[in-house]
Amino acid sequence: MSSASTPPGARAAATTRGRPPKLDQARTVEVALALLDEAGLDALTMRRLAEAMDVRAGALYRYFATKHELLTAMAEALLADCLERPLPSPDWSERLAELAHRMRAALLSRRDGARVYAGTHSTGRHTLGFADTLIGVLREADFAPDDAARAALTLVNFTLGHTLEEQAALQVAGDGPADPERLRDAVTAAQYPHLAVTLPVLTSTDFTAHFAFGLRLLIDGLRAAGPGPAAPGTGG
Amino acid sequence: MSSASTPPGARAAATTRGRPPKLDQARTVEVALALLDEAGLDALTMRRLAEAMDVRAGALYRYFATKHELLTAMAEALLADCLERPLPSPDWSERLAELAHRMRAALLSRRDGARVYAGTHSTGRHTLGFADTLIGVLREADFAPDDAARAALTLVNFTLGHTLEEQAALQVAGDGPADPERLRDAVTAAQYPHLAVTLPVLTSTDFTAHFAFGLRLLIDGLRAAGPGPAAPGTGG
DNA sequence: ACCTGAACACCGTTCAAGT
DNA sequence: ACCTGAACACCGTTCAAGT
Repeated sequence: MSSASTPPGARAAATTRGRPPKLDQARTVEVALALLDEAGLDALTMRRLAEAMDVRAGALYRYFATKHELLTAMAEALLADCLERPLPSPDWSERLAELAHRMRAALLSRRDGARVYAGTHSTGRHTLGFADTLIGVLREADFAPDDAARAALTLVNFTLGHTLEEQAALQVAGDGPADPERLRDAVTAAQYPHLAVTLPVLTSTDFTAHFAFGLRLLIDGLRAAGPGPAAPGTGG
Repeated sequence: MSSASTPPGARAAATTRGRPPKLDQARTVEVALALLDEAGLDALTMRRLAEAMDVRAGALYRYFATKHELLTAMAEALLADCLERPLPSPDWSERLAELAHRMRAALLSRRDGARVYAGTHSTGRHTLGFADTLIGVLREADFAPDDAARAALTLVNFTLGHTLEEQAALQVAGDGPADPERLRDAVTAAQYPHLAVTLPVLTSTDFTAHFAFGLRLLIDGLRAAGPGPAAPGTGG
């Protein structure tokens, strides 16, 4: 049940004396994720979270030493469902794609999920289990350990970068002109011939297609490299 | 000289009467980037920046409507040098790799540069010029417009995701145990066979090699797809 | 036109004191 | 053991008033 690193006040009372605590780590993370969904990361403050849990802000610090530690536990919780179902296909490239899609879905499942994840470095079981599975798929496909690890990092970094942009584009819309509109204006104002031609794709909101394209590129590149001994350096 | 969108107070005084302003957009961005390098993004506050410019915080709001607008101008400035030198090779894959390396170098050039860039969406000339050039390289290699645009997005998102992680790993080191150490402990404590085997690569600080690997994957994937009409959907 | 002074409505975090 | 109350040292942003 425990999240990221060893929780400071998580050891249960030796004897269950006194009234039960109003707070605990798991419930705090749950409420924090709900508040994240409602209000967004910028509005997720320790005070607002405390209010949502009917407690004063200071009380949260018995369970999380810093706000960053809470965010790390939230990031860890985001990946909770990634390995629930078994991977459907025996083909390594389909397994890889499936894992990447699940990670994207996990980050998308909450507002600003990608930003939360990008800002933290959990070493919890969901995060490490996901990475282990990813590398395992590649190793079982006979990729050399170094290549498997680097390919996994690439996949995760691409997924993170993509989802960060996807979620950033998804919202806004409240105040100023939305992103695509500003891009359209800027492109027509100055001379960007290639942006002008590709504007429909660049402003498309079919992020699933964008993601699938990039993912295919990576997997095709991996297929081209092919399983076997470690790839040579950048030399030749 | 102007950055991102139309600057509010940027129109020069009709007649140069009165003492010259202590502030202007360009110099503010310069000082902000210097402060970023010294103190990091979390310590880059409007008050601290104002202090560095010998002015009260409120004065900054004549040049930037919000802190986010200042950060956008900073992100735009980060990419300033990406297109200064001409691309050395006529080969499209080498041109692409060169551009990606330049973007990474630009983000790395300042502390938390990737975080600044990830948090904003500039439509300034450096950002758009870079994207236009990227897509141009692919179009000139006879990739279909849609593929060229999507490949460019993939390249940028991977570079952003990678550099975000690289810069996050680079620092810390001040307070708690560094990232690699926590990872090592977590991996040995629980059962992550594939992480255990690849720990040396995963904790390696040769981020240039990691980046080159991912970049090669993308470019090889692009070569496999090959120039020509737009690639088919995810169908088969 | 450009900046100051001062305020408004917040933050994350700490810690004695209560129960 | 767990939480409150109250404070500390800050934030971004606004705006009348000065020059």
